[in-house]
Amino acid sequence: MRENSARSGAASGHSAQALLPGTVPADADPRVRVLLPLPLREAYDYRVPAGMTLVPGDYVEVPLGPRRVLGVVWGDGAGVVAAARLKPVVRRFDVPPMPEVERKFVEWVAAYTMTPPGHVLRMAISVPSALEPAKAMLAYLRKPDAEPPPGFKMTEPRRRVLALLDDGPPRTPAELAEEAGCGVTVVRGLAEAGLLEPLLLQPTKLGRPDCHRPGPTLSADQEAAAADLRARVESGVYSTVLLDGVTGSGKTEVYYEAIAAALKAGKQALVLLPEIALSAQWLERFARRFGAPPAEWHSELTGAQRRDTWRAVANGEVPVVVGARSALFLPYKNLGVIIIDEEHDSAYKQEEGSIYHARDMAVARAHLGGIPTVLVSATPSLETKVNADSNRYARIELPGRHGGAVLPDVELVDLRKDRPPARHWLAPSLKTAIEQTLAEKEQVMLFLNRRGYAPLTLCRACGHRLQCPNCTAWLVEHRLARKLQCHHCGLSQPLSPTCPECGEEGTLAACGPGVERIAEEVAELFPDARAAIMASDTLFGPRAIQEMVRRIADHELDILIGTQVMAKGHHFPMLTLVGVVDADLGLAGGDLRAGERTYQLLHQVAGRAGRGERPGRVMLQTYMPEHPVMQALAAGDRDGFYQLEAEMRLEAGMPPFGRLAALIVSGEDAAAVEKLSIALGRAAPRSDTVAVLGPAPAPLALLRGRHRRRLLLKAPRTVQVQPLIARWLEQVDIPPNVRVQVDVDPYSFL
DNA sequence: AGCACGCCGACT
DNA sequence: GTCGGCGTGCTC
Repeated sequence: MRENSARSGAASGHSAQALLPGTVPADADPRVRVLLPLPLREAYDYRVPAGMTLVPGDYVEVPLGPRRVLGVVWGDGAGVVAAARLKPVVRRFDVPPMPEVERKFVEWVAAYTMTPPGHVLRMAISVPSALEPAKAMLAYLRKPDAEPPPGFKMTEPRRRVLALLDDGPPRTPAELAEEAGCGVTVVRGLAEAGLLEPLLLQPTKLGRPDCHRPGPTLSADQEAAAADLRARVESGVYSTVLLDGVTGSGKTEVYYEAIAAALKAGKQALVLLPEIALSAQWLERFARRFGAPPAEWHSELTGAQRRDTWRAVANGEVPVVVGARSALFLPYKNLGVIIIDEEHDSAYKQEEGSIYHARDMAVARAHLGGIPTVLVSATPSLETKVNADSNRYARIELPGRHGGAVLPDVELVDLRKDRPPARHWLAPSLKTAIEQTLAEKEQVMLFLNRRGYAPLTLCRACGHRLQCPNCTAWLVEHRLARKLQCHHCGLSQPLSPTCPECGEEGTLAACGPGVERIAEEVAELFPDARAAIMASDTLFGPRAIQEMVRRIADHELDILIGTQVMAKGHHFPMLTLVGVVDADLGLAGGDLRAGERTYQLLHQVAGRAGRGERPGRVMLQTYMPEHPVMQALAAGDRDGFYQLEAEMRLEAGMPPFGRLAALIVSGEDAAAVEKLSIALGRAAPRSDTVAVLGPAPAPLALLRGRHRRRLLLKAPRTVQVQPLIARWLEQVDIPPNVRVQVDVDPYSFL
């Protein structure tokens, strides 16, 4: 290896590695350890063919059984496999090697989350095509006002392809075919008919944010905060800072200064957002500040965008990446700061595959890279709050609302006294408030975190409840789409007027409200108001969201009815009333973080009201107005709520004062799952300080056709749970039809 | 994760 | 008799 031979030159022909037992002289048997993006226990050794030079981090292609796979050179060969069995490295890719920090990060994440390193590596080489040399590609654009030639049949697939091109960037034939769900021949046919404009697509033109553009004028508090962050970025040492301030206090402008400082130092900046696909406003704002948009990284990018972005990040050509949690695994050449906006958001928890929390991994990544990280929130997670209180993290507080806007006034609507009429969900006092707001020509937002028309449908004749066959969940009626849907596995079936159980017709009754039902009630109560629903399943893609945001901002709508997608960072100056239809919703089920999450969500929703010059008003409909979450929201007593929550967790030994880890046992064979769960329960580590609860059926005991049971390990904060769990799992025999997932620091208890 | 190898049911 | 189902186990 290049690194090695440089060292061995000084050490009389032998590298230090070669003298260790179990290894062989590098020159006699040049072998490297290659980590493959597969769930294997360890990296495999390969022979380095004559004439090839490899350094750790190099991306290579190697044979594996009958196929060829990508891998990353992880270090010197371990030498346990006989030389005769070694296969040679096929080729080395001509891209910058994976930086050492990133390799260490992959190992750290693997060890922490207890997933095989190769599995984590897969997230880091998510775009294999990025390793091949860049080439210009043929792409198509819609040729303006081109008429189909005579005899050209405008078939449905052809129409779909044209519609795609009317609404979007030029794309390659393969991308168009994929998106339109047809073959590439359809695209070629359109091109031959002269309906498409061919062009050679250069690698995606990525903007170059300019850190020397003057920023906005900051308040004294903002300037002090920005100066602190700038100093951290310039110092180039690890630190974690909580940037704490209410909605509208100007946190974003402050962390932009940290980004500017990183760029000035010639380093890259990473901003994590909980739902990047929904963040059009954020991107616009960034472009206004820096003159160009950042590079985006999320699941909705096209193949070409991913490839070009990955490559540009690796080459250090991209100064700023804004992305979802997977952006942590990009091959930054020289990362200078990580910012995690809305750090408390549960979207940062990856619940499938390698189960990890992006905020915690970001802090680890910053630590390994010796860089600062900034956690941004108006309602920090209790973890972060406690870390800041105990000075493990630094804290910067931004007081007040920037620009003088007043915090909204939060009122509780006691549904036990202020009852909505039968089959209605808006209390009389909320109805009156909506009337007043509309009379003032201002806007109303009604929040209900429940998609569809009704969460449960039952038969009045036989009492049958419509349930998903694959999950422990009710089927949700979506009246607009005329479908019954399972929100867990995606099952969707047409709405039928007859009960599937007793066959009676017209007996199915909707129970409880979803946003569609609230929209119906709004249409009945305020027939003249212009209303719209905003939910993840009514808005397809970032463009639809952008359009909806524009309609609200331009006051084309009076009443907005929406789910969580509406709670995120948009501000509308004319929106002065927020009604929360069911403030208690998140408290049901009673998991560890139910109170905290409800507080954070409702606080964020409340922040949508009155961000302009007008004061806002927030009404929370609740059956438990005495609940601490409701009391804290009504009194605006954030610190009081945190303190109470912290005391409860401390007393129970729960996070952040204790540690949790969950084992999720799942499989299609219920009996096998049950048997292994019991075996795990028997083998569980127990001591004075470590307890294991369960096995218990998971709240979603059946999910996508798999039966699930959970065990929960609870330990003091000082205990490292991973070795404990490793020894635990070694004691049982896991049959191939049952899967055991480890969730270290579980967030959701489903 | 793939992919081959292997061992039992319904078809040309 | 063979095609093919997917259980089991290995890949440097």
